Amino acid sequence: MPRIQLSEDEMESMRERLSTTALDVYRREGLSALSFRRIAEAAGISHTLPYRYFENKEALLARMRADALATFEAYVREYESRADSPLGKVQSVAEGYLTFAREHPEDYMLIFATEQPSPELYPDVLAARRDVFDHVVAVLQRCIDAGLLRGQAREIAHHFWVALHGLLSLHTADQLVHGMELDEIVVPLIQRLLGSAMIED
Amino acid sequence: MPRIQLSEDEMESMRERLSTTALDVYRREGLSALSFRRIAEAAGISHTLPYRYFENKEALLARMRADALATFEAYVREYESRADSPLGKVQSVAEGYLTFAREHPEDYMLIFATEQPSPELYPDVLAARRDVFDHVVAVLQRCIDAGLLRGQAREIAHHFWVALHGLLSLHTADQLVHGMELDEIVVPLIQRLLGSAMIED
DNA sequence: AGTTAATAATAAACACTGTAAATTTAACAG
DNA sequence: CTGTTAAATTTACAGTGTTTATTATTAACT
Repeated sequence: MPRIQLSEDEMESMRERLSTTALDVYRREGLSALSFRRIAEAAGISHTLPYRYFENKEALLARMRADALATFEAYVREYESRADSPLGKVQSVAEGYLTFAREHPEDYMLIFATEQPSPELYPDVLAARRDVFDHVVAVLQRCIDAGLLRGQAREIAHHFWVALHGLLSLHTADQLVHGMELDEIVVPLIQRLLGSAMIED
Repeated sequence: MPRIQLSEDEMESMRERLSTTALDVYRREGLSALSFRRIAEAAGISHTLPYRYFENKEALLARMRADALATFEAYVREYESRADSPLGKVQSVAEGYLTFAREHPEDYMLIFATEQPSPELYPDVLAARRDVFDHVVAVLQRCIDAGLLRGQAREIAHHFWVALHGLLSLHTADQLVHGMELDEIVVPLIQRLLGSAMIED
């Protein structure tokens, strides 16, 4: 006789809806406006209903990060497929990373902002990041196998990773020294990193 | 007949006291505990008294950042003076940066965390950061003048800056992929960056 | 149909936060 | 001692995350 329980699909679609409206609020009104109550208001529901779909605010943020990561992964995959040569793929993946940060700064911030909410509590986010990283390692390994690069793929990947992360996080937060533009730095930076591992012929 | 007004020194010493107890609370209880009221409690004063010394919470945070930057500058200066050769100074400054982040992770986070509170509102913090940066440029320029490095000092400095920032911010936030240790990455990274600009003899 | 029970959704309430205003306390000059 | 002025505290308010009532809705059973 009971009222029927929400299906997992219905639960999921509401979570999806809350996550996207939350990203919308973030984009439109900034991080300080990203409160549970404001999100609920923007979604047209009472301010406590989100608790039926997320355990707490952190869980919603984790979901937003997961969604952002899916976009990120799509960019990396798409840009990698645009190049044919192993070395071209490396450059293209870096470009994809760059473009993602440019076109989705809020998503980028959600994924990479160095904040507090203990990352070890959200293993899926870390795992997804590791997947992308491992993918980059594989691309580099192919370059090494083809005799185009020297060194260890994983080490090179780490250096690319931290350098691009440093550049893009500073740029996205508008904290580059002397108001440098992204393009003035990123091209020679990739050149330097790649060049230092390149085998001249 | 009036009660005497607080001198600028007394104002300043109270600001100093609030800033250091705030850092203390941050260190001991984490960023989430860093509320105006908690700081006031830890300092043994009423929860609204801080408003007499700081316009608002952001102003206190700005002061904390300024204090942290002073420590940072001291590290850079100290480590630079430890080496004699131009190239040694470059390596030593990088080491100072690293050590500062290691020994004062909270200070490091205050300075470099990519957060929202509009950085353009705190020009002194940005200016201090630029000062350190310009200093690094000068050290690199001396290497170039001595025929030890090639390229543009400012470009090399930017690459060092973003790479070390990326590495240290990820490490400090415990977000390095595959749980890598700092030392496994930083030495070859500096080697790569320096090597790519080095003039072989 | 109407009743009933399970469950979705809302409303009320609590402990926090930052901040502004009223109020009290303390220190000096007359 | 007293009056004035500034320091400090108390009170108050709007906003937050979250928990606990409460209401509203839906579907099966009679």
